Amino acid sequence: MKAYEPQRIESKWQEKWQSDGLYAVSEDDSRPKRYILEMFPYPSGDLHMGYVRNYSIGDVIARYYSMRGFNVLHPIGWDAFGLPAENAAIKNNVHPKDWTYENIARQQVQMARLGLSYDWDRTVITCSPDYYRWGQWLFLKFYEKGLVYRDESGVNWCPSCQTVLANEQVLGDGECWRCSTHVEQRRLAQWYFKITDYAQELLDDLEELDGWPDRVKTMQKNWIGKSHGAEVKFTLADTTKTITVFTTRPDTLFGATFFLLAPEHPLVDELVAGTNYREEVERVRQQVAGRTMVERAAGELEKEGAFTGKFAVNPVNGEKIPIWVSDYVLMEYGTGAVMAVPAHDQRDFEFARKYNIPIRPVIQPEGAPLDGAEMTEAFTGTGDMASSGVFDGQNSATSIAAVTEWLAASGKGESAINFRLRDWLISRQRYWGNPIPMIYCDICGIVPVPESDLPVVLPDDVDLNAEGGSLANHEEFSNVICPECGVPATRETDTMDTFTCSSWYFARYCSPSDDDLPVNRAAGDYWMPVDQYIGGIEHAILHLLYARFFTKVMRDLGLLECGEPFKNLLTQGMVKLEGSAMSKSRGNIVSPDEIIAKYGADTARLFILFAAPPEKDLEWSHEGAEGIFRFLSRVWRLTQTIIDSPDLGPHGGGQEKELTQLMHAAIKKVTADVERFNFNTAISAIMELVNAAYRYLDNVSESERDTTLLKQVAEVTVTLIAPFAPHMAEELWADLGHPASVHRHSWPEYDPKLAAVDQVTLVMQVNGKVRDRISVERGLPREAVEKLALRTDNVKRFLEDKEIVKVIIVPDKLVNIVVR
RNA sequence: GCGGGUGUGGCGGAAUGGCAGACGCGCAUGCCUUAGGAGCAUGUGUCCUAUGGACGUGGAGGUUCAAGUCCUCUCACCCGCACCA
Repeated sequence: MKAYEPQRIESKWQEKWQSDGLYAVSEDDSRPKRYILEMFPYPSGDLHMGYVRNYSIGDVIARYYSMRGFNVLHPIGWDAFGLPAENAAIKNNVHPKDWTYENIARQQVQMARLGLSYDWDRTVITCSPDYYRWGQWLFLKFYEKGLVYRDESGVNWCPSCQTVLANEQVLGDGECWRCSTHVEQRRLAQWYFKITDYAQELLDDLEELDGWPDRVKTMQKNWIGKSHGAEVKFTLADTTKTITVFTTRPDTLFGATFFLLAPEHPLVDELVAGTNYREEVERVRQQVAGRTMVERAAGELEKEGAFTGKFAVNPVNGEKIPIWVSDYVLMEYGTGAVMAVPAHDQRDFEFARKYNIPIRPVIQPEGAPLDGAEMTEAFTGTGDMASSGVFDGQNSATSIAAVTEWLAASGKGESAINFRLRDWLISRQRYWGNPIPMIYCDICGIVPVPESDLPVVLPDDVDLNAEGGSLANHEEFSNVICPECGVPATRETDTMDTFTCSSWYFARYCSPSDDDLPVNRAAGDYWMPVDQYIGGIEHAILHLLYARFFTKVMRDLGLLECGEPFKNLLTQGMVKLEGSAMSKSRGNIVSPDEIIAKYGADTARLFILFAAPPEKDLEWSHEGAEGIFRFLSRVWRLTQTIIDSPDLGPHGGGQEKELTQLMHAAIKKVTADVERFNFNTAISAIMELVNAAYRYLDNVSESERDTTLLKQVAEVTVTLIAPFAPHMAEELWADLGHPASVHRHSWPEYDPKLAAVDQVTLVMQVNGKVRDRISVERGLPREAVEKLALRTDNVKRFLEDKEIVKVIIVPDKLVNIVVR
């Protein structure tokens, strides 16, 4: 018998697929399309098991839909700009470009070795000028649309990465998403994308993403953070100046006993200038500025505040309330000013207690009324309004709307909405990125690089360690002539956040070498949106939110029809070893190369798909991989045995009938499981079919075998396993006498009649407890079933001296006799 | 604090409200073999007075003829956000 030699057959088929162009696709209106996409890798070294999992999942889906007759686009590329390349380059004294392209070459070889069905003609590499040129072009279009602006404000600065970060890139504990260094605050002039213009749409359209996990949608929803409320205009006492606040609780307006400004609020200096209060306010400001994000995140911070000596006038009752400065008011949210209602807001409550400010309840719960002097915490529940003038007695169910209407009618405020989402800071003070195509001219100001001058090419000959930045020190790059007035000017030397590169690459795959536009309209409209996107949960907010934003802007620019890039999203779990994520520093790495060398790619793929459902974390097991290799060897031997047997034709009988039934049932189960991405159970169904075939060989002597059926079983097994173990399937398919690729063959169909069993096991229960099981013909009528049950010995024993109350019959499944 | 998720044998994991533990790993016994890190067969939740029975899906209640699955409460762990007015 021909031996199973995975390494030999795998490289053979990989070469053949490539030379036959098996996975090259083009637009074809005669077939339905499927765009299957895995998040592209960062070329930071060898592919690790996490990538193998990601790509194995995508490959099964792509190959399955291809066998189902779909026109499948399944591309890959590299997210090639970014800090790791630059850091590695500095460390190893090589150029980031060389380092990047070497890694890409290595990863490409590894991908080929895994037998992934990519259309290699569509490869996109983001650090290539053909690609980043269109990133710059999009930047200019965004700018024309008013979606790009430059602003000086407080930004997150990572001292280790020596660059600013977007809000999304600062983790919950105030650490840099990339290097975990504590992020500092700085004031810098930076470029922003106005993602907040799309906040509402980004929120609303989550509703239509039925194919996304709720978890991811919830995370995005919370990140966008929409709040309904009102803006209320307070006046600065003894002036005509107004200060607007945002509140979600206008119904508590009458309970405002003080007023707060953020320490950075521009009005603060003006209020305390030349007064005795200035010193104390400054002290609080200093103290607050010294706090790190970590301290702020650590939870209960003692609230610090200082009185400004000035008062604000509450528009609803003309009351003068003191204006304080405190760190718990954020300049970035709302208006940076807050009306404080200590009776009904826990933070205000704590502050008021600390600084002895009166607490006045204006919402009274049913039963015991609140007394401000005795309250121990804020009351945030519902009740009737009190001490609130004309609103007294109004129930809180209607009071918010009533007060808001009244504010609007009297010109003292209006209903308002606030988002937590901030604009996207895209400037990075690093070399290895896409240059921002802007020029600073002393005469004309900020001038965009003319489209005809694109791309702004990132120069190769830079000093990576240059003080103040590699590009800023590159005179040829930074010194330019103003395209408008012709005088010497300076180029922007910051580069764009790498997330800009990954925000539209999926569109580029549709027409990867288009010279006129980022994406050819017809190709984009044919392939987009991505039907199935697969990647790690860590991108739930960052990449997936940015990509949605870009897609919407591209749609509004007329570049694409669709407004959502990813119709369905699968977030795969991590690959772990000994309970923790594989990492070099922990030393618990299983290298894909090692596994491929030992068992072949088919085993690596199959194991990773079998060991856990795709969304769950997966524990790597050497024994488990070994077991999968054994299973593949069993498939191999089974098929070769069948191939080697003399042809005896059909041979009907009970065993044949059973094997036929199991074969059709297996097709049914594998199909359903692949459709819903239950690859682990799909594989176990194939195992069951293989086990059944072996059982048949065991039970039936060689001369009695139905070789027609056996060949059919072998072919079905091979086609079912083809998406999972493509090389073995291809080799066995050829051995079974088929000249064309199994991946071009159609997915097997099952006959529902044949998939159903004739004999079913009826479970006999008494009071819900199983007492016996008997095998009967399918479709036995109720009366017969009941009679049968009552006659069964094991059932009878439990009926003695009992009264039968009721008999429940689930056809072909069970009988439950209820007795008393 | 808010939001989301998970909890089933020694392990990974299966179960449209209808036989809990499919499939695989591991382990045990046996067969075959010069040999086995090969192959094959059988067994493998716990307990008991064992051809039978009781118990069993983090815990406590409930609904139901029937609950891993539905409801209420609760515990543990994981993830996201977090002084967002």
